[in-house]
Amino acid sequence: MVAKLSDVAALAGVSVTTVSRVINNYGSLSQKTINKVHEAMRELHYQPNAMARSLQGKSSQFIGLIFPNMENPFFTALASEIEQQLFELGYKVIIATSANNVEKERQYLQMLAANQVEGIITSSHNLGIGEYQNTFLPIVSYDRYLADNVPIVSEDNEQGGYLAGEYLLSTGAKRLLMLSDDDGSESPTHQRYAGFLRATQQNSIPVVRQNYSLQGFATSKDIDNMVSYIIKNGIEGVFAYNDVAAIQLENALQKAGKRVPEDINIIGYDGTPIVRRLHPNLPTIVQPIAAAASQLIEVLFALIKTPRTTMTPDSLLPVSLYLPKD
Amino acid sequence: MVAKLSDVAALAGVSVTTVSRVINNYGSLSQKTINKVHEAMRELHYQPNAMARSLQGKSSQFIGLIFPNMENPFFTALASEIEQQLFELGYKVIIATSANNVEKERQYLQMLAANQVEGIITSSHNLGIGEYQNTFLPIVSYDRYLADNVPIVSEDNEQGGYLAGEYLLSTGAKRLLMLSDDDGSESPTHQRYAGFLRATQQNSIPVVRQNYSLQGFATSKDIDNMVSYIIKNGIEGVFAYNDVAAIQLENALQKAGKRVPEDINIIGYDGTPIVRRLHPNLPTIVQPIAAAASQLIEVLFALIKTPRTTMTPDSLLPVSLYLPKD
DNA sequence: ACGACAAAGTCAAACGTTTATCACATTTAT
DNA sequence: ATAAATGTGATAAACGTTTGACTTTGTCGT
Repeated sequence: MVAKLSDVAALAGVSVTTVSRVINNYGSLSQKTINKVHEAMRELHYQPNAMARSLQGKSSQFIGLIFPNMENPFFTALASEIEQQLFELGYKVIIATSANNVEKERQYLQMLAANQVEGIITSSHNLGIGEYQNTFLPIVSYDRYLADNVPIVSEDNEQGGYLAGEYLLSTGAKRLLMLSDDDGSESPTHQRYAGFLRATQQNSIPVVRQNYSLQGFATSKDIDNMVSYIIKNGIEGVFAYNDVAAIQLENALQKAGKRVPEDINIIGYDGTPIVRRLHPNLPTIVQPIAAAASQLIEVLFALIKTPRTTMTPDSLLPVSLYLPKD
Repeated sequence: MVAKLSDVAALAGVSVTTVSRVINNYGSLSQKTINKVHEAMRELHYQPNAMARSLQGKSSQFIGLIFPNMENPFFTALASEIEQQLFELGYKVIIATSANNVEKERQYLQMLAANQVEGIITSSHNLGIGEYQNTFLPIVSYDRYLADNVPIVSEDNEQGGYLAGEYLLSTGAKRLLMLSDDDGSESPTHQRYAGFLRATQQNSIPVVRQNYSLQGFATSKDIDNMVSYIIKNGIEGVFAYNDVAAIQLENALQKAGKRVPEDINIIGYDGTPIVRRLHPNLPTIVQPIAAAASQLIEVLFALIKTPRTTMTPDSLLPVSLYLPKD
C-alpha cells in the first residue's frame, strides 16, 4: 500500500538501518548512499510513519489545545496564532472545544493523553483541581486558574480594567456599569475589576457590577434585562467583559432608542482583528495575541523540558486601549 | 512513568492478553475478571497508547482539516462544527491553516499523511492537481474544485446568487455590482454569478462584476477603490462574496458619507451566527453549516470505507436569505 | 603487503499494543 | 461418566521505526 522504510531500503539497495540513518542523519554515510536513498524516497513518495517513530521513543510533536469554544473571536484568534507558531516549530495541533461541558473536557483530556501529546495549552475552566492535578502532562493555562501546579500566562487585567475606567471617565460618563463573567475561581481576570475601581474611585464615581454566568454568550433575555436596567438607572458608561457582549448590548440599546456613544458609552475587551474590522467603532481593550501565543508556547516548552517544576511567567502581557478613529 | 498494559495486568493479577481482551472486548471473559481489570486500570489511570494501537493495525481516528485561515468566521464556524461532530464519532481533529501559502499546505499535507490521518476535509484551493492527485488519502473538499478525484460538497451557489439578486431588486436598486473572489478554477462558487444573473436579467438590470484576488481579505486600498467606483457609477446595490467583505464595504461607504441601506444596499454571504450576532443589520445568504459539516463527514467516511471510488454528493446544500428584522 | 583505523553498512532488540494459536481448567449439559 | 462449552493464560508474531553493538570494506602509512 504505502511505502515503508524497508521498501525504500530495497529500492535503494541498502539496509533499513541505512535508510533510517539518512532520515535521522546519524552515523557516518557516504554522499553517494545519501543520494541513492533520497532518490528512492522521492520515487516512492515515502513518508516516515510518525506513529511508529513516536512509539519507538521519538517525541510525538503533538500539542493539544483545549478551548471552551471557537465562536468567541478571541479564542479563534489565539488558537489560530498558536497553531501557526507551533507549525513553525514543527509541532502539530489537536483541537478540543470543551463547550463548557465538563464531561466532554474530561474525555478530551484522556484522549489527548492517549495520543501522547507532549503538552496542553488551555483556556478552559471547567474541571476542578482533580483532573488537571493528576494528569502527568505539562499544561499551561491562559488567564485562568486551574490548579496550583498549572502555570498561568496572563495579560495585565488590572491595567486593562484601569484603561477601560479611564476611558469611560474621559467621555464624561458619571454612572458606570461593569459587566463581568466571574465564575467564582481565583482567575486573573478578576483584576479587571480592581483596575476599573482604581480608575473610577480616584474620581469618586460609583460603579455597579453585574455578573454573568460564563456559559457562552449572553442570551437575548439577559440582554433585555440589562437594557432595562441601564435605562432605569441612567447608566452612562458600560465596561463589558468582551467585545461580543459589548456589541450585543450596543445593538440592543440602539433598538431601544438609545444612541451609542452619544447617550451611553460602551467599551469592550479583547480587540481581536476581526472584530475591529467588523466593528471599527467599538472602543476596546486590546490583548496582544501574538505575544500571548508565544509566551504560552515558551512556558509550555520549558515545562516539557523539565517536567514537574513550578513555573510562573514573571511578566504580564501588556494591553492597550483601542479607540475608533474618525 | 506512565502505566502500560503489562502494569495493569500485573496489578490485576491476570495476563496482558486478558487485559487487552477486556479493553477491546473480544473473546470470552467472566464478569469478575472484567471488574478486576477495570479496577486496576482506574487505579493506575491507565490510558492505552493510541500510537501503539494504531501501529498495530487499529485505525488512528484522526481526521485532518485544512482551511486557508481561521479569521474568516465562516471557516471558523465550519471547522468548529466539524470538530464537534467528529468528536461524537470518536474522531480527533488536527487543524492546518494553510494561510494561502502553497508551501505550507504541501508540508501540512505530508505531515497529515505521516500521522496516519484517515482522511482530510479541506476548503483550500492552493495546490494544483498534482499534490492532491497523488496522495492516497481520502479527501473531501468544500465548495472548491481541487482535482478530478476529490469529491466536492457544495451549497447551492446558484440559488444563493439568485436570492441575493432577487433581494437587491426588491429594494428597488437598479444599478448592481457583484464582487467576486474568482481564482480561475472551476469551483462551484462561480454559480453564484449565474444565479445572480438569472435574477437580474429577468428584469433587464445591468450587472457589473468586479473580481478580487482571494488572498485573504480586501485591503483598505481595495476598499477605497471600490468605494469610489461605487460612488462614481451610482451603484445602488452590491452583492459581496462574503459577510466580512460586505461589512468592510459598508463601513467604508458610511465613512464616505453614504447611507446603508438608504443610499446603497449591500448583501453579504455566509451568514454565520457570530456575524449575525455582531452585525444583525446585514442582509445575507445563509449557508447551512451543520448540514455542510455532516455531509462532508458522511462523504469522507464513505470514501474511507471504499477508497478510490468516485463519489459525488447528489444534492446541493440549501441556502436561505436572512433579512434583518426591525 | 600488513596492520590499523575510519567509514559504511548490517543485525536484532525494543517501543506498547493486538490477536492468533494452543493449552489447560473449570463448569454445564447429556 | 463423557462431551462440549466456557474462561483463562502463556507465547509469539506483527505493526514501522530507531539505535546500540557489531561486522565488513576501504584507505593509508610504513
